[in-house]
Amino acid sequence: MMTKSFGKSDVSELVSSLSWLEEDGSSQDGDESPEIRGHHGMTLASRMSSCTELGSEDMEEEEEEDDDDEIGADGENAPKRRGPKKKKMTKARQERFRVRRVKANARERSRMHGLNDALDNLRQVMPCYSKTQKLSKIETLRLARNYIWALSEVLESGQSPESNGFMEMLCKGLSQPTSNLVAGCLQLGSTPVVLNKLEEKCGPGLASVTGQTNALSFPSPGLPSPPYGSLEASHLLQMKGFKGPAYDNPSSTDCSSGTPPYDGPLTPPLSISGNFPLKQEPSPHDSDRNFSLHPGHPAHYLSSHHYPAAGSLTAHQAHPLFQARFELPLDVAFDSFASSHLVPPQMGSM
DNA sequence: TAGGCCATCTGGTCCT
DNA sequence: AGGACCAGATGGCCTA
Repeated sequence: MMTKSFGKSDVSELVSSLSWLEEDGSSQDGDESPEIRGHHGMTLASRMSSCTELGSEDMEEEEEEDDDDEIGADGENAPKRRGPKKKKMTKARQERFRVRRVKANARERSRMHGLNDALDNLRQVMPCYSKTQKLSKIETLRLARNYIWALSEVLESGQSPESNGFMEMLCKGLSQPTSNLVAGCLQLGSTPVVLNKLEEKCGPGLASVTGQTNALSFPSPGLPSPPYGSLEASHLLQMKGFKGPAYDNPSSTDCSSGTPPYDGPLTPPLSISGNFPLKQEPSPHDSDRNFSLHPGHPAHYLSSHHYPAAGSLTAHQAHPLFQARFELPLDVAFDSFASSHLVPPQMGSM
């Protein structure tokens, strides 16, 4: 069997393609001109826009102008207008515009629904998923980005998905409620024992080997959370007396707004070139679960199988997500990745 | 009540 | 001409 290493540069491309997520919260609004942004206030731009947004009235006006023009053109002393002659806005043409606009609206609506469906699919493969309390769009994207990054780290360095570092990566740049949510989810199903101490002694891999996890007492996901976005994972960990292993970022920005600034550059350790279109495949556990670490999600799988390091997975061991949900991408088949990039497990490593 | 999030409408641009 | 995509504007809903 051929083995290839799972190159860092590949995934860093992938994740860096999401680098806009690092930009500060204002980026979600997509502009930097506050004078035209005011929340619900009417601004110059919007007034101008609202002057022109009444399509049909506008068109009627235009039609009248055209009519005038025509009259003028017919007249003797009227100045001739240069340039291409405007098509006359006849009633029929006007109606065609209206119909086209209505159709365009419908298309746009369904396009956005498709986008939202895709986001929902994405939410379903995130470490925490709830039908009742959905992550916002921006948080979903950020978490997804972190998730890819964190899983890459698991594969590359054998970091335990139950380690503090894993969760820190997941929570990086997320709002506080989302961070709490993720932390809460990762906590579910774990055995809150003194593993923390064990891990301190024996290294981060131990938790996985023994099947135990760190006891992290974060607020339950459903509970009210403190002011939005002021903590990140490292802060949470510090609150509980944890040391952020490798991902502490002392200079992390205070996320005091709704969508916190994405602090610090992420330089993911791995890279996967290619796309991984997801099949819609709702987990059977979705319906009866509130928040949880999916039994089917990669982190859970990785943690229950303890991948010691990159290159020690077999295809048949690969997470179902990798095997079943990833279809053949544009240039890299993940199947072939799974079968050709991974080597048989080392006995005794699981 | 302010602000966050969202859905929808709309006009512009690019492409077929 | 028409469709896809995008970004701005707007208003509704919800929560702190």
